[in-house]
Amino acid sequence: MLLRQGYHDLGIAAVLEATGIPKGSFYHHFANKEDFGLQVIDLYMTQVHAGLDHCLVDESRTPLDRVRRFFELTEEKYRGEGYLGCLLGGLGQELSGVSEAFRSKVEWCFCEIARRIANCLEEAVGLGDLAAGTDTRAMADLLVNCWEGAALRTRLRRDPAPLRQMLDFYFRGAAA
Amino acid sequence: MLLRQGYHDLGIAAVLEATGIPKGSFYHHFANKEDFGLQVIDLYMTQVHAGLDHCLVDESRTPLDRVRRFFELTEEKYRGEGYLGCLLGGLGQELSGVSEAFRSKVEWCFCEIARRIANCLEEAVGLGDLAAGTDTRAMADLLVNCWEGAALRTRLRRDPAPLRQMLDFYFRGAAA
DNA sequence: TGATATAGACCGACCGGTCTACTCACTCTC
DNA sequence: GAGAGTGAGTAGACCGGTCGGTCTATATCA
Repeated sequence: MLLRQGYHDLGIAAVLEATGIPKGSFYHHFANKEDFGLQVIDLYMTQVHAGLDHCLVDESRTPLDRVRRFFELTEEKYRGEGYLGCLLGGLGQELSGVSEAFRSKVEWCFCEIARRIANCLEEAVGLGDLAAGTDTRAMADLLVNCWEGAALRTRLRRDPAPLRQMLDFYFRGAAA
Repeated sequence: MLLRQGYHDLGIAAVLEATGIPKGSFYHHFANKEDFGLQVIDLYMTQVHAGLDHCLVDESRTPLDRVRRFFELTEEKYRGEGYLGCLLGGLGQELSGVSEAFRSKVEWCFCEIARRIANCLEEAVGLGDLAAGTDTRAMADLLVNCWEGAALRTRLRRDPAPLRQMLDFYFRGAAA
């Protein structure tokens, strides 16, 4: 619901009705709406980290293929949600101008994802799949950022093509 | 105000107070809040098209340099706003899941921008700066999408570096 | 029995939007 | 050319509905 409607358009009452949970229970477990939103991000990030754990240590693929595989699996996840893009991108875009708590949290999430991808890219440098001296951290940030842009366009079109085109371009350019 | 706060967090009353306009005047000129938001996008797009007009026909630069120049000028505009990213990206992300009017409008805006950039890339193909047979429309969409992703990160960090890194990577990859 | 959690009625604030009264430049008419 | 009439635009009080959040009463455990 947060992904589809965004933060401000989603009322607590709608969440309660959809889940059948009474208001008292909600406010027993969450301090307020902001706390709820931040915990949803935490939950989302455990899924992301599980995906990274699954992909980035897969010795049967090259490091670059592992990274690409992660985003291809993410695209499949988007498909199951009707191509509504990325929750981090959505909440980050909507709230980063108005809530320091969300701004710093989402930025931290992107940093964490990029950090783990950069580690994998470092392996690729070690194997010679990436040029020696490559700034792997910058390359990882670039990938995450461009992915988020493609995810926004995917949300606008309800179509995964922007995601695939972005990955094709990135990995062609990275190899060169 | 729409760029900073987003659509749902921005109340009509705040706009009226900031501009000193009474409510009666507002609702005389705008049918409702949605109409207001859509007209703000129209105004934003006239600025974007003015920027494209200015850059993309500059015969003193190569076609690729013209495209790059447009985005560099856009970055400067972002700086003047405190690096809050792109209004189209912001409203598109927040509203495309909940309002078909905004979804289709923002998607149409991106298509228009990409169409004009693709025309310029076509010139680059003619000059041999881009490989013959390049899908210029796909390349233009890719550029717009990745730019939006970089703009989101810029908004999160209040820092233009993601924009520049994205442009560097794109034009290095496009030339290859 | 005390801590934890459930349950939902209730609250004040604020939201987008409507309504009526009014101003004022301009036009039509006798 | 004076005066009534007209319609665009101004002004803000007001409205029903919804929002996030609180409160008290109750159920369910260890």
